[in-house]
Parts: sequence; C-alpha cells; structure tokens
Amino acid sequence: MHSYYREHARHYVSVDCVIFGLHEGKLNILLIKRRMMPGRDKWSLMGGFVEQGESLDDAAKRVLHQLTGLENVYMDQVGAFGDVDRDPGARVISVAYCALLNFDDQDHQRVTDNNARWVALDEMPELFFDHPRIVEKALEYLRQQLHRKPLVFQFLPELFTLSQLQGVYEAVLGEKLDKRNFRKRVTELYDLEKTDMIDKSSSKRGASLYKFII
Amino acid sequence: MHSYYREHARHYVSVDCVIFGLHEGKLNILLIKRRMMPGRDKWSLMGGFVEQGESLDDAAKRVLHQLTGLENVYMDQVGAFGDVDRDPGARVISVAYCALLNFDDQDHQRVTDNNARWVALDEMPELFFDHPRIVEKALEYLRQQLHRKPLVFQFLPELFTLSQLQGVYEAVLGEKLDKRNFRKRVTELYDLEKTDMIDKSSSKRGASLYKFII
DNA sequence: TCAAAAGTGTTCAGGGTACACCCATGG
DNA sequence: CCATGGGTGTACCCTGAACACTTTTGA
Repeated sequence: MHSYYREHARHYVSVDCVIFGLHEGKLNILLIKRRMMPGRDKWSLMGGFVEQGESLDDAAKRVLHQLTGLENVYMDQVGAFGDVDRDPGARVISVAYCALLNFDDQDHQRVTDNNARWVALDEMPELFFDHPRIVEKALEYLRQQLHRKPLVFQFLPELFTLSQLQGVYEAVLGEKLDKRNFRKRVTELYDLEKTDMIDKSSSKRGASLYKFII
Repeated sequence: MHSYYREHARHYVSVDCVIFGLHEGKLNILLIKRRMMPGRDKWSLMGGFVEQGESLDDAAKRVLHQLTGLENVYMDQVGAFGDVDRDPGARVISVAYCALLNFDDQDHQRVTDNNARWVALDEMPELFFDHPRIVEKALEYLRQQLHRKPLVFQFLPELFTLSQLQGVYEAVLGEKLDKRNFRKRVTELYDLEKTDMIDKSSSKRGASLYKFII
C-alpha cells in the first residue's frame, strides 16, 4: 500500500438496516432491543460492522440475513451518516439501508432470538443514536421510490388480491386511496396477471388473486 | 472504548465531490488530473480522506474549499460506494457528494494549482476508480432534485435573466424547453423579483434581471 | 435594415380526482 | 337475510404541451 494512504485516519464503518414490513395493515419496522453497550436495553435499528473484504451491500445483506434468515430481499441504500458524535461509544460512520420484505417470510425464531420486535410506524419507541433521523430518511426514500419502481410487491406474497395491494400503498403513503381510481391506475401501470384462484381469507365473497409480471 | 468495537475492522473513508457548474451553456464537472498513485495522470473526481473528528459533510466542504476556494456552496450527499476493490491502492469506502456552484465564483488560480479542469458532460475523459458510476448517480440525483428544490439558482449569480435560468434547466436536463411554457411555469413556481436592471451582455435589446426570493 | 434575442396567450389533450351502486357469500 | 368486502364506469378539472408573432436595438 502506498504511504499516501497510511497517513490518514481509519474508521469503524457500520451498516444499519431499516427493515420494512406490512403487518395488520400497517407499515412496521423491525427494531432490536440492544443487549450491549452503548445503549443497552434501548431500541435501535439492526446494524453491524463492515468487515475486511466485505462490501457495503454485502454487509447489509449479512445483517438482514442474521436477523430474519432471509436472502434475496430487496434492499436499497438510503445514505451515509457520519457525524462525529453520532455513536457515543466510538467514532462510527454508518451507511443506512432499507429492506422491504413480506412479513410472513421471515424466520420468527431468529427474530425472537435477536431480541427484535416489529413495531408500527406510529408506535415507535424512542430510538438510540441518530436512528430516528435514519428512519425518517428511509421512509422519505421509500415513499419517493414507490412512484418510480414496483416496490410494493416486495411486501406481498407472489399471489395477492388487489385489496391487499391497495393496503400496501395506503400503509406506506399513510393515506386512504379511492378503490376505483387505484385499480384503474395500477392495472394500466403494471402487468398484473389475474389468476383463476380466489382468496377467501378476508371476505365472504372472495377476491381474485393476482400475480405481478416483471 | 468498549471492547465491542475493537474486534472490528477499520477502514479508510473518503469523500468524492461531483462539482457541477454551468459553462458556455453546458453542464460541466470539475475534474482533476491525479498527481499521485494510484492512477497518476488519470482523470478523477476531487476527493479527500475523512479525518478524525471530521464529519462526512465537513470533509466534503473542506475538499470543495481546497479546490475552489469557495464556502457556503450547496452540497448534497449522493451515496456511499463501498465495493471492496473500488480503489486499487487500498480498501477505501467513499461517500459521494455533489456540489452546485456558479462558475464565475470559483478561485481560478486554486483550480489551476490543483491540476483541475472543467469538462463538459459530453466531453468527459475516462475516469479512474468507480468514478464514472459516481458521476452517473450524481447526475441522476441532480435531475431528480431539480423538480423538488430550487437548485437551479445555485448555478447563477444573484441577478440573472430568464433566458439564463432557462439555459440552466436545459443544460441540466439535456433538452430544449419551450420559452413560453418555461416562463409561465417558473414564474408561478418560484418567487422571482423583477428588478429594473437590464442585462445587455447577451442581446441587443437587453433582458430584465431577476432575483430569486427564498 | 436586418439579425438576434426578449417578451407575450391561447388551445388542446391526457391524467388525476371525485363519486355510487350492485355482487357474491358465509354466518 | 344481512353484513362484509369485491368489483365496476363516467364526468369534470387542471396541469402540461404545442404553437407564432411583435419588440428592441446594435452593428
């Protein structure tokens, strides 16, 4: 390595994951209750240090996998947070990621083992570090991207009803939508294949199950 | 410091600045020809290491100031780039920022001393590292944010003509705009104060100078 | 007098929003 | 038989796009 590098400081770098999932019609985030200092017994995002030979994206995937047992989950980088005193224990620069997953896919045992809990957005406890800012930015990012990419389907199983799909939009945007306008828009915006299966879990009449075609 | 941290790797962290300016009606980026290894004599973005006790934002401001002599310039974080081999000299995690400045404000002497040059977007030389990706992402970010925040004024002096303003939009978006539609939209979108001063530098008739009111 | 940029309104189409009723079924 | 969620079409408005001519003045 050139001496050019050696004279500079090196830093701990972590990734923090804002893990979004839909639960009981509400947008939830997966939080952990810290078992170690600093911030023991306080709520925070799930995070981990970036190790040698590990890219930022890989570190984020690893952290998510540790907590949920899931792989191939949709993740996006939200931004880097590098205030000097953001972590009271040491100077740590953190890169935040958000993950969007189908609530039912997770490994509940792992989640429990990690001292983690799903919390609805409007019931968030006080978070440690600068994690409130990170959550805020992730949410803003999610809401923006919702209009640009077909992210909603990440929250749903492969087969879903249009009402479920609408529920995701409403939960993420935090507002009610008109059913007819929603269906018109979504069916011309996305390639949705109507299957001949009917879901009866949420109504007596039953609703057609759809599949999203990429 | 808790032992919790010590077992983890530490990394060099740098900031790289995508410095945008408008020159001769085109969107330009300020590039430097590297004087040191790795990548000596190749073109790259201006960057610098994040030091102890320095936040990411502060590091970006410092780097920009070193190169241009400017302070209080509009900067935004574009994202973090952390592939393991992105820098062939060492493992360096980089956080990219973009800066928007008025071309005429810079300290040209400093720019020259730093071996830097303004290059139009469509004349970009091959860039070192993963800097092409960074530039691409910064440009995408800039074009997106253009519709959300009053960024255009960062490229202009305090007083400007509507034609200059339109020129900025056209240069950033890379497309011609309709004059009447542009003027209608911009005057109802922003609070523009028409001064009684006339700019004659670009036409015989002269154009009114406007001021942007925050 | 002419070249070159400044300045100025109207028309039209398409997308987004508001809005109400019948259907199928399980309990 | 009724409560519950599923499913469907139209009218209106407003925003965004297309479009051409007059004005001023320095060279």
